[in-house]
Amino acid sequence: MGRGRVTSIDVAEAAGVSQSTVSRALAGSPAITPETRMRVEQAARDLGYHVDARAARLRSGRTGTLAIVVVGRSGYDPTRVSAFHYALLGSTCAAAAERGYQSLVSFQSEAEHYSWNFVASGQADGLVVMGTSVNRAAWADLRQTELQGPSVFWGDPFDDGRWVRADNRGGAQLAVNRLIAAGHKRIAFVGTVDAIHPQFAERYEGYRIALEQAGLEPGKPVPAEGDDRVAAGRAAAATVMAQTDRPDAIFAANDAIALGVLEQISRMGFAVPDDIGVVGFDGLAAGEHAHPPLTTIEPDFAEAGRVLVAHVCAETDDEAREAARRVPVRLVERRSVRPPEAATPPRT
Amino acid sequence: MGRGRVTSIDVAEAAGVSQSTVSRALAGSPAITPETRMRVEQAARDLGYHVDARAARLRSGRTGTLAIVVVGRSGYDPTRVSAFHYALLGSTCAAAAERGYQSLVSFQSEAEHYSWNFVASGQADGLVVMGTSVNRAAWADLRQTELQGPSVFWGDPFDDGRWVRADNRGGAQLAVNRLIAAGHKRIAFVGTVDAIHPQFAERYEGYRIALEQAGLEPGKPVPAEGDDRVAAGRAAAATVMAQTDRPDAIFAANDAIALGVLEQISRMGFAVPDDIGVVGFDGLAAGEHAHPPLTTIEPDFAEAGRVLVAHVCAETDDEAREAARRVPVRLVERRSVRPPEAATPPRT
DNA sequence: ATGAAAGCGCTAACAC
DNA sequence: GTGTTAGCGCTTTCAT
Repeated sequence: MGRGRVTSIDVAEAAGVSQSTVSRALAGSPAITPETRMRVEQAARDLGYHVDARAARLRSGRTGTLAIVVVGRSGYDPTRVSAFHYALLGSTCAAAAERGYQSLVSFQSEAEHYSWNFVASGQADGLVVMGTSVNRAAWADLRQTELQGPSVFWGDPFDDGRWVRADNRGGAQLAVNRLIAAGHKRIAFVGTVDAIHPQFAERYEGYRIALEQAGLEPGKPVPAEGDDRVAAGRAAAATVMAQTDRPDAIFAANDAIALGVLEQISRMGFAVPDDIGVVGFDGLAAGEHAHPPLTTIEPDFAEAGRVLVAHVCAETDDEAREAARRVPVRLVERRSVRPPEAATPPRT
Repeated sequence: MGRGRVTSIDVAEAAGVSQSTVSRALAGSPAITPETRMRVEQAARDLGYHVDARAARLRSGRTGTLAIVVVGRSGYDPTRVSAFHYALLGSTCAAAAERGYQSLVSFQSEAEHYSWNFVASGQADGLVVMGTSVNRAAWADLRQTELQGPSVFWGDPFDDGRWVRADNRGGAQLAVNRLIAAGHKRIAFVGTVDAIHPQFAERYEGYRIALEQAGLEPGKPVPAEGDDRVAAGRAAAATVMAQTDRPDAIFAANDAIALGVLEQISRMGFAVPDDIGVVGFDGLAAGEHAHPPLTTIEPDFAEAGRVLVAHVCAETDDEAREAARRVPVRLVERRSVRPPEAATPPRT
């Protein structure tokens, strides 16, 4: 009591059993009688005993922890990541907790501070990395590191790794089909499509397919460059809306761009959704308060977390290889697209 | 190489020193010659050695980890917390990293899953709890738990604990003074003020003081009840704007409420900021995309993280008692308040 | 179903 | 400045 740490030996004494029985009882071993277990649990409670994770981990070799690293833009405060990544972080922590894992979280954006060796250094049993594809240096550094444990990546710009991604193509089709249903014919894609943004490339692909299936002409992607995605969206919208054959709808590669598009459009005196329909991608909550509220494609965040965690918890390599890599998305109807033509208007 | 774990003994052999020298060299002990250290580091690199955190922690008793728990509303998905708390979580992780600590993050909202014993169970050296004051059960449970280590709370509704909070009173004064400068005279406070929301009570207090100092009449707080703060803001605005002696400005207790207020006002056909000025509190990024962009009081998040971490890293109880508990705030000018009267208009 | 004993890999106290 | 030694508190064989 008054002394230092309470150990399992103290509990054993109090419960009148051996120390190893205490360990087994508290770890939930089926080999222990319910009666014994209760005595042990009672003694532990009385003494205020908690299994020492440090010792348990050393002995067992496991940590019961997943390392989650959020990759930010190089040159920026590592925690200035998008709301999307915070949401994904949250659901990954939740998914980890569901499986009984703790989450060791770190934000990294600078080369000097990269540290992926959580498994090798015995801090975690697996590694989840999520973040912006734009920080290529980070992803390149990551993949040349010997990780020594299961890992999975969201945002990895490289296609040959162990990535998990939203169903970008399907989501884009959903978005574009919704615009087509509203009667739009000249639909522009706003967002830079290049090797740095595989997600955007996938979304553009879905855009193209949906338009071609409808017998409409896909446009070239309108680049939206720059670190500030909202500003990039504004600039791109200014370009697009100044064209002589101006589109009647815009599918933005993500919500940040869409928010900028929305701003610029209304600044130029056009009305959304009447003059022009807009759909984004990512399901950002901020879109709810935009003017008008932004219709968007939202990935199933809870599922995204579960899929990520499933990958690092896979017992075998085969199991990991088989696991899902695509996270389903859904269309979130808000008010930046008018109701479908010749159909029951959707409820808000 | 081909064998199991590489241990410090292997490194010692390779470097031609004793195992404890390896430990000291890699831990940065000043007692080691630069030359020896280099040899050891080289050997460690060659062998792909990493100090095993499990063993290091068991032996030293320290974990180099801070537990950060985010408290959500009971009955909701624990990760559906406000953007405010995600931002605070991020800056706390960053502040921890600044001091060389890892962050063990968990989201908790339900009684069955409460777990605060990170220090007692040897998973962390200190505990930071942040979250909504509304989940009183969680805070009550927390404070009746014997923590065994340093802890600090953001969002704790109880005044006698080890809390850290924004400068709510000062921030409210900033907000109200800004409205007064714009020429507003009848300024309403929207937000429920009761024992469950000490932050709101503090903000109301600042509101009252600022008005009284200006010789204006503070109003009673207009309650904004309900779990959905935005909806509550809408409802409250509907009430307020229907009054015969309707206010010409609204200071909302937080940004979520302010967002609802903004929506409802424009829905009712009033113009912000011309008919009515609005200021929120929290510095939510979503406010940037509101219509019009929401002027708000933003706490210094980076500082908030640092203050929280400083509390749990305090060496002595005295040091902790002396540490700052109030985090400074600033006025973020956006466009929901018109420029000050008879003064140079602020730049956006 | 339980007990005895070994030992995980490191840090720190002590010696020189 | 470096080596020697003990042992952190548990989990896990192995034995009964």
